[in-house]
Amino acid sequence: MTPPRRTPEGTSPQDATTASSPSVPRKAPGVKDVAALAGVSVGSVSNVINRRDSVRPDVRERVEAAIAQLGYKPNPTAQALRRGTSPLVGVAVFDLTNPFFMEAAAAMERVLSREGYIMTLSSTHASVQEERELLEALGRQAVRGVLLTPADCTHEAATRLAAEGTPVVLFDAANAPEGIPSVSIDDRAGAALAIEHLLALGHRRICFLNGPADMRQSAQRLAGVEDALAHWQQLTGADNVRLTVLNATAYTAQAGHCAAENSVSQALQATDGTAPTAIFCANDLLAMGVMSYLRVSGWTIPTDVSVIGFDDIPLAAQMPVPLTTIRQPMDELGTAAAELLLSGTDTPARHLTFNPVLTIRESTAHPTR
Amino acid sequence: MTPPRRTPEGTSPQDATTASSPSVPRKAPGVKDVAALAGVSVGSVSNVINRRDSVRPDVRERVEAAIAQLGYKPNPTAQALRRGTSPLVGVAVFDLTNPFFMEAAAAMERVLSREGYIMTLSSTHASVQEERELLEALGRQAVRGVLLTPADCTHEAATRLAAEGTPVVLFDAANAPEGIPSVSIDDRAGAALAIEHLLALGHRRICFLNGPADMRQSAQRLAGVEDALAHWQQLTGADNVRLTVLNATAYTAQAGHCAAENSVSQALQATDGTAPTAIFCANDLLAMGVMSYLRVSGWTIPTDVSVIGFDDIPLAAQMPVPLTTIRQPMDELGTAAAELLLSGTDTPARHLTFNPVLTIRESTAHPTR
DNA sequence: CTGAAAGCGCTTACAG
DNA sequence: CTGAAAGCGCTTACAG
Repeated sequence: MTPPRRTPEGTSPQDATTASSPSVPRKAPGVKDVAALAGVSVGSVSNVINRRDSVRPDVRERVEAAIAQLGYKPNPTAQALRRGTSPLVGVAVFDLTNPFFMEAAAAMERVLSREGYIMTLSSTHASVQEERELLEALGRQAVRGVLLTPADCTHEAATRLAAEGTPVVLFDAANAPEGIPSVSIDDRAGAALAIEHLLALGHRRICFLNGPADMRQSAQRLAGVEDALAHWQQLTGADNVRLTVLNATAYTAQAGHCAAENSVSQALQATDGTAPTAIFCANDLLAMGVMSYLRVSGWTIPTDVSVIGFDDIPLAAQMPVPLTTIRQPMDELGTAAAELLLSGTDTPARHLTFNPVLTIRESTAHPTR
Repeated sequence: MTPPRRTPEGTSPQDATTASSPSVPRKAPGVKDVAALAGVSVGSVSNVINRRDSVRPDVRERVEAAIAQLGYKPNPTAQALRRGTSPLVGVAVFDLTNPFFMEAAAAMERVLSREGYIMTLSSTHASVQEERELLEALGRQAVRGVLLTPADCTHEAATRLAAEGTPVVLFDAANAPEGIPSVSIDDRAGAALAIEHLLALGHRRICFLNGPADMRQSAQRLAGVEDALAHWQQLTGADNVRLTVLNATAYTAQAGHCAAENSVSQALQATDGTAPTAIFCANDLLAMGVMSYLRVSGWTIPTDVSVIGFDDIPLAAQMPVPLTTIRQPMDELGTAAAELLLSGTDTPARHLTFNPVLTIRESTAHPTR
């Protein structure tokens, strides 16, 4: 053997000086260094790291001492290459800026980092194109798993990724394919809850400000709204509820503000007796934007008009008019998703559904008109 | 050569059947497959990928055709191991749940993904311990770089990481060490701006609800408050301004609400003529919590008391009482930080400082008491 | 310009 | 139980 430890090409100027010139970043110790120090082979070092029990106690002790002395940490990249899987878990949400996702992401990170994984958080901007690209990139990274809020209803890319062996769990996706585990709340039931609350308060002219029509969440919440209405009519035998459905362009406060300005306010000002007395917004952010516009336009909440949201983001309770809303347990959702992912693929795919709960605060009241 | 392509251990049941049983996940093609198809060596394949110009045009074409036909994508893990750097960029913030950080993170992701990097977003919970652990983990991942909101004022772990060769840029850190590039706004000037605004409106009894006293942001904003006061006294020659400084336990709406309940409201109710007529909150979230409590307690904003925040998160404009605040250009901050990171370490470390700007909305007015 | 070979740092059957 | 060796998929001097 010649001086073999360096790559032939990697001889930087500093390397020419004494092995450990103090200002030069010391090369991190590797298995070989540990093996040398402990007087064993690299295989044994690896064994104490990966299969502790299959190694004689005294060897283990020597190796562990060497590891401690050198401050040795395995190189995760090399482990990933060899094992075919890395300590990364990819999390892909629609929008990094939406508190709903971030609450869930924070919960996910809690369980992932507790188990030694690193969370890779990215946004798909609810685009199926970006989702596909991201999923492919994550697949190539050999991530330990992927937690995805799917934009693509066909679940094509996700299914492929799963078929290639990467555990995937769908988050906030109701119609998950059989083979892929999922965690979500019952959006439909949640929306029904909101309408029932409004109905119970006495509202008969209701505006539903939904999100973009092509999103699954929107479709389901609309279905829930219609469920509640149908049920009500069946119960009362009367066809006395008027529903106005509007769509915002995104699930953001800004979009809510715009929608309020452009369409909600017109509905509210109808003089033919159809003006809504309550607005159900498909998420809290939308509700905030709406309330903001309403206030500027001189409406008082809930006196002039009731507003109810969806999600119960932390800010909902902190609004000047604390928002009545449908609570999604974001924390539990995130935790469950992460745990499901790590719990392994051995069991058949499970689909967890959480129940939304009506949280009454001050933005809803009996109608005065 | 014997049948050499498989790892000796990796012979799963399916592999025993015909090479490409349809239900089995096809092994992704590698350089060797491309080389074989193109009739060249793997070295040449690698060359067309990494040093396009050093390869004869006709060879390049054949290789590119093979790559396209096979849908070949380089394995980033192997590249990372060999090159010593991965396509990952680590971003570490205090709190995934704070819109300020997430706005910036969204901007960072925009530039990073445009350049082909993957963002790894994690939270340090503003703990120096967690920060150190995270930085070490990222270092071991051989990430392309790290964008950090530092909790540790000594910048010890960050400095070490940088010394080991990982590019680091500090984000929202004013007192960055010489050697590490940083991006931040002038917190001190921003806080002064807020106080000047209040003073100009005629307020003479001001409450400053700061964040946790041990955070750098808090210290600087307090300094800015004092600057403005000193300057005012110098200008007017009068010592007629009364400042009350309070600390919230965190930079959250919740903490703001608690602070309002526990201390701010007491100050407000002082009957000895010291009751503040305006409150400067060290961030918008705090301001939201405060406003929420104030409203419940019967105060009207801005008539009874003015409130001004800091950050200008998107929701600030969407509050029922749109919040006057000091705007940080989160987008630009994030973009600049990411670009600084990728622009390379060749230039001397740069420290970019952005100017905060006073954004007047409706939560501040002349005092009425 | 191209091919063959070494090596990144690890893990894992396999033979002793 | 341990050591030596092969190999994960790529990149890069180096010799032709």
